[in-house]
This record gives sequence, C-alpha cells and structure tokens, in this order.
Amino acid sequence: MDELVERGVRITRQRRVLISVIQNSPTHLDATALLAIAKQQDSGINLATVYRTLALLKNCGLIDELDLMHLEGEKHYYEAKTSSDHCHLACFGCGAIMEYASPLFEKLKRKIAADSGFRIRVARLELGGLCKQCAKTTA
Amino acid sequence: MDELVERGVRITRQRRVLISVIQNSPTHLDATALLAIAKQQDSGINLATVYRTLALLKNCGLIDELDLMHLEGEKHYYEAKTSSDHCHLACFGCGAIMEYASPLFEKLKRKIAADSGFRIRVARLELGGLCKQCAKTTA
DNA sequence: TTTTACTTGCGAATGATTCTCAACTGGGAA
DNA sequence: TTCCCAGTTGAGAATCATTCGCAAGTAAAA
Repeated sequence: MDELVERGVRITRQRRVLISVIQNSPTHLDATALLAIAKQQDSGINLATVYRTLALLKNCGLIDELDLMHLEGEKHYYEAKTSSDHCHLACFGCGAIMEYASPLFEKLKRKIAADSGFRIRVARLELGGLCKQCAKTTA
Repeated sequence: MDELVERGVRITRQRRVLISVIQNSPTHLDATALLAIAKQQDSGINLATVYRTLALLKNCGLIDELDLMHLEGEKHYYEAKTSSDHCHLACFGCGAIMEYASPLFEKLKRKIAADSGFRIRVARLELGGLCKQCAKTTA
C-alpha cells in the first residue's frame, strides 16, 4: 500500500478493500471471484473497478497475472507478487494447481537477462501436465 | 501430419492448409491472422474451423499457445512445437518478441518434474520487460 | 474548507472464443 | 470403385471476459 502512496496513487476505499482481499487470499482469484469476496466487505464495489484496480496493481508490479493453463475458461487469475518468483503447475487430470519455487528458476532468469540484455520486469512460468497422483492413475 | 493420421485424426482440406500455414509462418499467429493467410490458399475456410483446428493441434501437443504478455489485446498466439522448449521475451517498450532457448531451461523442467513427480506436457515461460535497446533509452 | 484531477458505478460496447445445427466429406468397408 | 456414416465444416448466433463512455462522487493538496 505504501508503494502506491509513494507513486502518488490515490488510495480509495475500493482499492483498500481489493488489495486486502488479494493479499489475504489463499487461492488464485479471478476478477469475478475477487469481486464476490470484496463485496462482503463493501457491497458497493463494481466489476469495472475490480478490473481497473487489477490493471493498476499489475502495472505497478504488485501482482502477477496467471492463466493457469486455462483449465476453466479464458479468464485470468491474480496473486500478490512475492520476493522470489515461483512457477505454477496445473494438472489436466484433477485441476489441481501447485506452486514451485527454485533457485534454479532465479538462476535461469539471471542468465537470460545477462545473455540477452533484456531487463525482466515480469516472469511467468506455467506448466501443464499430470500431477503425481493423476500420472499414476493414467499410467 | 503423420502424427495426426496415427492418432486416427481425419485429414481434411482445411486442416492441411492450416497446419501448413502454422508450420511455415515466420511469426506468431493469432486466430484471425491465421485465417487471413489460410484464406489465400483456400478462400472457404471459416474462423470457427480455425479455432477448432487450433484446439485439436494443441491437444495433440503439436502447437504451443502463447500470450506474449498480451501486448496487444487478450488474444492468443500459436507456434509449431519444436524439439526443445524456448521462452518468449516481450518488450513493453517497442513490442518486439524475442525467443530464447537454453539447456538451463530444459534442466529446470527436469528438476521440477523430478522434485514434484509432475509429468510435464506443456511448458510456457514468458518474460515481460524491456529489450536491450529500450532499456538503454529508458534508463 | 475549497478545489480539481483522479475515481467510481452503471450500462453499453467490444473482441475473442464457443456453440448449434444442418449440410458436407474423408476414408474404411463392401 | 462406390457406398456409408461418424466426424467435420460454415454460418451466424451466443457466451464470456474485459473495456469504454460519461455523469456523479471523492481523495488529498492547497
């Protein structure tokens, strides 16, 4: 939140609620789910505001946008950005979403940046396949 | 193409054209662009068929689906799958899309699979930021 | 407190993608 | 080769996520 103030972004009632919901959510939320939860705290929030706030937070680098392999439709999911990036494993069998962080991922990013001169602002690694359980069953 | 025959997929006139366009395209195509090019070879192709064929090829693992950081809208882009995965770097400055393949990426995938027991079928690594040129200008 | 540029809510608009269904056609069987 | 039919297509409507336009509301600087 302080990050936003520093950037001169106005902190409105709606933004406060939305940010808190995103930061406290145990799951990856899409815009509609985020709205539903936010409405419990502030019934007057509108879906357009949700989208506008997500765009704002994304541009400020405070949240990441995910596809999660589009396991259920073409929508996007959001999560608060953490210090080190992690990748998402989406199981085509049971729909489970797992997270995986590794120093090797960080190393790969550094190498890509070094090799190409590209200044990385967002990194998104998503894998689709079968989780341990489903791989066993399908095998 | 042989891959499809083996799987018992019917090879229609439209599919033949679409596959050839995808395989020969020097750029990443979205559904509409793919349709436009395909129509030059077979004017009767329909957008619905393009989407159906893309879904088919994606499920068979013959093409990869990309977002390219949604630099220009929420559409998807497609490319023929190659033997080794590569990641895509999308420049927020000039819109350039660069590709980058590295043994380290393959190694990371193997490590993730080994650590988690996940059987990877699709891997998508997309980076957004500034290319060498734009990073210099903005700095 | 006043001011004003930035935000919001609402509903309409957009754009990508999917669906429905009748007509069509690969490619195996006869 | 011809026949047959399950799988495929075209056309347009439908769906779904996301964005826009604009009048009314509101942070927060002065």
